Parts: sequence; structure tokens; C-alpha cells
Amino acid sequence: MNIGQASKASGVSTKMIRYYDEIGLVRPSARTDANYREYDEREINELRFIRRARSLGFSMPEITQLLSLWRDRGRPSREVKAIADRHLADLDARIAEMQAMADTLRHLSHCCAGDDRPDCPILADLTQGALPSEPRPKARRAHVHGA
Amino acid sequence: MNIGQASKASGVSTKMIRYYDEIGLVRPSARTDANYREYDEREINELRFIRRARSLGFSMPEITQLLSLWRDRGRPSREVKAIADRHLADLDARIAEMQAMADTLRHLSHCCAGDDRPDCPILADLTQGALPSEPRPKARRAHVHGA
DNA sequence: CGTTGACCTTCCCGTCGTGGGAAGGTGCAG
DNA sequence: CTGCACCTTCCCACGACGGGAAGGTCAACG
Repeated sequence: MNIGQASKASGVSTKMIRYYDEIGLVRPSARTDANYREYDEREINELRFIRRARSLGFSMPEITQLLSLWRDRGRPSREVKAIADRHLADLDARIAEMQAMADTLRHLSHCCAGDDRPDCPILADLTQGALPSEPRPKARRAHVHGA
Repeated sequence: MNIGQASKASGVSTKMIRYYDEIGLVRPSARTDANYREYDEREINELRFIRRARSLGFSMPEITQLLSLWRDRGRPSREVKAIADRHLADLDARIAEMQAMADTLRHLSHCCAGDDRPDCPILADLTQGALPSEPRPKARRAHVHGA
């Protein structure tokens, strides 16, 4: 199977397949005389594995580890779980962070009239005590947030 | 105020301040004879504005728009709100996506024994019907120990 | 057998926001 | 005057991917 067929069979773009080759993640089992990459079924499965792992948000370093565990039929599931749990904690943290942003924004948007007038609590929040031209002392602290 | 003082006053790194200058977002009001950037209070406030906007997840193009609305004292709050709402929808979509990943992972992790045995529903999910080396018919019992 | 068009190869550039660091000029205090 | 902290510009890197150029290869069709 050449790279185009491997791409169709795995759902991974040829660009990415070459990239995975380059970084040593999935090397083609052979090259033809014309230097074309040759992939066998096992490698197609590895590409599919990577595709699925990426769809779950794993980073390339994590996938590298997962793939080597996948190849090792004697791996302890403990190690797989550890990677998954670490990634899960990371995901949860990022979700919480974005949720905080979204909550703040929802509140600000809710408070904004959204009409022709220039007064806008959204800009007021962004300003956070600093004004573009004139001083406004009215600091309505409705929402506190982190960095 | 030179760039170092502006950085301390705004909480934005000197690298970023130079970057904002480069992309035309916040230009120093003046340069000294020695070509040092000079920032005044207004620009410090703009830098703080950007910092706060970034902390809410706005992209640079969005911030460019927000900043120009902020500078325009006659802007309609409608426009600000539109930008915020668009970003909010984007945030919500990304949160939902990550939440789906996290939910899937949580389920898989929950089903994984996490011990010395190689059987792992996490890898099984990633495999999704593809096997690393030998054809495994279907569901496999937990007591199987490869030899 | 030659042309054609689809495919393959490598190599370089851009993304986006940020940090690192080199090479060289400037400001100020001792 | 020296030394050090600061400033300047310029280039490189990241992660994961896409676009595209320049050139080689393959297969089908006339």
C-alpha cells in the first residue's frame, strides 16, 4: 500500500503520515525502488490508532507512549491508565478554565444592552479601572476571576 | 515610560509589548533619541486591556476589534456584544468538544483495571477493531494471559 | 511507444501567541 | 572609564497541521 491508499484506509492525511514517519512515530515497513513509502495492515492500524487518540485530545508525546504500550503485548494496563488519567486531569483543568471564561463572558454579555449607546459593561470589565479618556468611578464588582 | 516599566505596570511581557507594536495593535506614543519605546498612561491601559481580554480567551483579531471599539467613545455597545457573543459561542463549542473527550476518557479509564495485566479497554477503544500483531477473534476474557 | 494526468518524493513557508537568545547600542552609577 | 542593566533588532522554536513548488514515477490510453 502506498501513502495515498494508506491515507484513505486510515483516514489520516498524507501530510500527517509523512510527518509521523519523520518524527519516527510510524515508519513505513518498506520503500519501493522508486522510494515510495509502503505500508502494511499493521501500520494502517497504527495510523488509525493515532487518529483515534488525537480525536480524544492526546498530544503527540502521549500518543508516542500509548503506541509503544499498544505494541507491547505484555504491557501493564496500569501504565495505559496512568497516561489516560493524566490527560483526563489536564482536559478537566482546561475545561474548567474555559468554563470560567465563558461564565464571565455570559454574565457580561447579559449585562450589556447591545444597542446604539456606547456604555458597555464588557468594555468596562476589560478596562478594569483604566479608562480610555474619561474617569468612571462606578466599579460594579459583579464577577471575580483568576488570571 | 520605557518598555520595561510599561511591562511591570501592565503585566504584559516586554516580548509581547514589542509584538503588539509590530502588529500595529499598540504603538508606543514616541521613541527616544536612542530609539527606546516610550509608553504613556493611555497605552499602559491598552496593554492591560489586552491582557484582560486574552485572559478571557479572545483571539488577537477579536482583540483588535475590541480595542478599536474601546478607543471609539461613540461605539454602539451592540458591536461589542456581538464580538463577545460570537466568542462565547466559540468557547461553548470548544468546551462541549473537550467535555465529550473527557467523558469518553473517564468511561474508558473507569473500565480499565489499571493493574499488571495487559488487557486494557482504553487501548481496545483506540484500536477500534484493529489489532497490533495477531488476529484476536472477539471479546476476550480477563483471565487470558498471553504466552 | 509516447503522452497525459494522477500520484509520489523532498523541501520550504505559514499558522498563533509566546519565549529564548544572540549581537550590538544606551543609560546610569560608581 | 568601566560595568551592568537595560534597550534595540533579528532569528529560531514550539504543536500539529496545511499549502504549494519542483521534480521523479506509474499506469492507462491512443
